[in-house]
Amino acid sequence: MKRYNPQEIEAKWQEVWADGKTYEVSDKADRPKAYVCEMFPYPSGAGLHVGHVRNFMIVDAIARFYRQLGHNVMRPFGYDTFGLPAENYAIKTGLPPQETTLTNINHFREQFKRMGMGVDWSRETNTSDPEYYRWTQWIFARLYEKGLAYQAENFQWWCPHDKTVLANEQVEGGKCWRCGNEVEKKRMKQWFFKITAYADELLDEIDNLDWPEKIKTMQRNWIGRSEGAEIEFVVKNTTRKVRVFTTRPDTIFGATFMVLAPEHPLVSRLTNDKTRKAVGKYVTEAMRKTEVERQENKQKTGVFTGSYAINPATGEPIPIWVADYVLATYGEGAIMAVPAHDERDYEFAEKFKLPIKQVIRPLVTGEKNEDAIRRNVISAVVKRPSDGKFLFVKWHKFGWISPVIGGIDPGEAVEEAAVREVFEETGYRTRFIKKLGGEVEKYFFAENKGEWRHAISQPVLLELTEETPSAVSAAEKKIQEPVWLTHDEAMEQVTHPDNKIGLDRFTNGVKNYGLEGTMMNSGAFDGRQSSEVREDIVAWLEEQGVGKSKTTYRMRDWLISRQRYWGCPIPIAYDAAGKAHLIPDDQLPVLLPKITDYQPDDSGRSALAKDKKWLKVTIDGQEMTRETDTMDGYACSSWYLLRYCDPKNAKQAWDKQKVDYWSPVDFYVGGDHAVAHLLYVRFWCKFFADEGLLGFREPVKRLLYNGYINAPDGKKMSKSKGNVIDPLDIVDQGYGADALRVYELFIGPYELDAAWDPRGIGGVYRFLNRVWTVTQEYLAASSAKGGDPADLLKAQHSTAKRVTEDLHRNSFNTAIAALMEYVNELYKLKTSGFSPEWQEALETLVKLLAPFAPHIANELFEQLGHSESIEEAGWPKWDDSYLVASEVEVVVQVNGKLRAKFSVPADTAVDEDEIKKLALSQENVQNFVSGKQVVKTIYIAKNHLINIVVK
RNA sequence: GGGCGAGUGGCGGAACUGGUAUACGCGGUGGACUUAAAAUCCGCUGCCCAAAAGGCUUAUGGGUUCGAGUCCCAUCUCGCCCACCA
Repeated sequence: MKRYNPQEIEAKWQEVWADGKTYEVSDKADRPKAYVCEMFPYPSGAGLHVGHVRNFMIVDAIARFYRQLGHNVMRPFGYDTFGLPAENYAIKTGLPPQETTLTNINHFREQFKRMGMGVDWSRETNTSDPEYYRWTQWIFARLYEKGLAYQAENFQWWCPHDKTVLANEQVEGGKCWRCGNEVEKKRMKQWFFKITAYADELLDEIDNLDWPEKIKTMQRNWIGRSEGAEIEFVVKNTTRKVRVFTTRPDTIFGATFMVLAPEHPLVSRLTNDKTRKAVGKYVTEAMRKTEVERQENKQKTGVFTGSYAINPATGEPIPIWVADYVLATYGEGAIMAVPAHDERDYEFAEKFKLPIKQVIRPLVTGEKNEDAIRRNVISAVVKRPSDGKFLFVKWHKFGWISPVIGGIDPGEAVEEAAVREVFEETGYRTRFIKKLGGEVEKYFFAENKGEWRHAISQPVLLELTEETPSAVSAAEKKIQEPVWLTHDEAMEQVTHPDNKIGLDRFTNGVKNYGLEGTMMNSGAFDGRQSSEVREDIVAWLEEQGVGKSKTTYRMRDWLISRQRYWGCPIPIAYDAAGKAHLIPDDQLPVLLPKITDYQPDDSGRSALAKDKKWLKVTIDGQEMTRETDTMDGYACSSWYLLRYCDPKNAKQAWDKQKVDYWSPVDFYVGGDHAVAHLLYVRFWCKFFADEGLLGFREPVKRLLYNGYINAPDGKKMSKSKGNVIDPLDIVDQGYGADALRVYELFIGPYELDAAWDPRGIGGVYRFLNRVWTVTQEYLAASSAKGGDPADLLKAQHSTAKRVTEDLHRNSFNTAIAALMEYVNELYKLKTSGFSPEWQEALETLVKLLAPFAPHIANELFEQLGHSESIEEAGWPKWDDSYLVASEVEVVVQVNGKLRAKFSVPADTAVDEDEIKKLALSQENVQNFVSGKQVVKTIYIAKNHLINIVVK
């Protein structure tokens, strides 16, 4: 008998697929299409490790599954080749990125082929190929014509190490995403793509995407739409105006000062002789600070400009300050500060002794209204650990606890029984008493002693039922009366030096519970609810011409300029006057010249600036100088999904018909780029649709976001940690690509991270070996006997069903488990020769296995006597009639606990009375039922489960 | 601080709409084959009890239900993302 030899059969089938161009597809097919691909990789010099390849295996399994289902499946591959790592490598070695990139691609392609990936290689795409980036430039031109590519001078993130500006998305925790060095702010003229023009659609359409919630939430947060108002404050004794954005126009009467960001253009004009020096110093220092330094020091700093603005609501002058807690890049770069109702403003006001004016009375303070009491107050019983006794308290969410009585004096320790008694007496119906974990520090006012107390307790929370008898609530109100504090009184208590509660707790209270409430100190608006008055205040300001509704986004425009060599050149040139001109379409591509000195410098221009010859260009007979910035690599990757549909087109970026046939992508698989790339592809797609270049507005129908495979120690695999596992090592150890593929999908759900277990692959290899062996035994025997065909058919059909359903919900690990069970079953049934049932059982096995382990599946399918491919043979169907068992096992529970099982013929299982009789006659059931009264029985025919309830 | 997600054996994990918890694999263990080992094959393997019977068990506490890993409330722990966004 021939042994399972992965090396041999894998080489054979990889050759068959390559020679036969098996996976090349065209858009001319009368089958339903399926477009499946992964986020294309950056081909690094290090090659792939077993962590990277999982998403390729997911894609390949899906692609093969849909091919077998009869779909016209496009499964392309490509390389994201522009970018910093290749250029840094060129600087280090002097080797041109054009060459190293091709070397790396060749390495990747080889690795990829040896995994047995079913790829349409005719669609291979490389973003640094002039035939590709020519169209990236063409897209830039279209964006430029529509005003969606523009230049602006601005403060930008600058990486001093890589000497380039970075997009917001590329700054991670104040550090460069590539080199990890701290970034700085630098004022530069840069190119932007106006993604904010599509902010609303990008946000609203998220709801309709079949994407993981996690990614959708991240995109929503990233776009960060805030509805509010834009309000103008006139600077006192001038005609100058400071514009602010606020989401809380209702608090305008409480705006007691203003704050500008250090970068705000008006700062220098608002200073006077006295303040100029201090403000200048503060601004310089703030600008010099790196983002990390600004984040580390959350202590409020700031300086007074010397100017005042007029609060348009009150007419009062309020001081204008400069502080770096206000961000230049959000809203108007200036705020109206309302210290009474904003934590950050409160902190600032406290530090610089600025006035605090309360304009909203939070519901919880002073409101003697039952609703408010119920919503904002939790009744609690504090249990003292030392003696297990209880203390009744009522907890204000302002961070301290005051006692509520109800028959027991505050501070009095009582037995648990007494606690229950009181609750019964007062009519509170307790739903539960529960222990909370850990100790809690509480401050409470001991009424009988007339002083504030501090306690460490283990609280036991007690929730009240909804209906509290009116007699009780009246009594409760009476008791509570002295405890309720107004906002001012509360603040007094809290800030009193003898009180240990501290400001933190109080401001937390304000933040969480003081934001909405009843208006006060707000003129005509007093007495109304803050949430209801917002629009009216905006309307009132608008009448005076000083405000209007406005929506602001957290997302900024996409900065695409890179002062680097190895990127797609921006197709722009400047005339003698410095005016920008598009390079005409017929002069595209703007080829990236081959140079020798790649080193960037502090000039703010890329190494391209050193190529004097390249710099010169003639447009319409006019001599001009080329733009030396290149585009962010994300620009190149924002449209490759479209190019895959028409990769060889030399006349246009793509043919609309072809793209409309294949797109949108049915399955897009990756484990990275949750916001950046996945937002940019959506943005460009919408733009192309508006230009009439596409017939759809969302490029990715379904997104599968896969988890990482980590090293056995649970850490990320990386070259520097030396814990990288090369997939080809696993293959060459003798396990083969099939075992590797099956293992990576079997290790756990695809969306979760998993740790590589070197022993796990052995189990999977054993499984494939058993698949091989059971088939060989069948083929080798000559006479026709074997297991009971009924058992065989049942196993075959139920496995087909399970695997199909699991694949439809991308549950690869359970699909493989089902196949393992099937093989174990085949082993038990023991074939020893040909029979039509066994032939079909094994063909089904091999077909179901093909998406995961295509080499062994194709080999065995051939050995089973087929010359056509597995794809042509199609996906196994199942017949539910084989799944119906002749006998079923009835499960008997008594009071929900399993007590007995017995078998009955399937047609008996529908007879409830009969089942009940049989259940009660079971010996072990009688042990639990006899002497007790059967209250009722519940029979669930679907699960053939009966539950007997006794008392 | 905010948002999202997750806690099930020694380990990775299974249980689709509430209905026999621990499928499948790893590891462990006993046996067969072998002079021996590897490979392979066949058992056993959540915990407590000598075994049977029984009891306990899906982070913790509670609720709803005939019945809860699954639904609800609270608490704890871990992970990821965002983070002075007005």
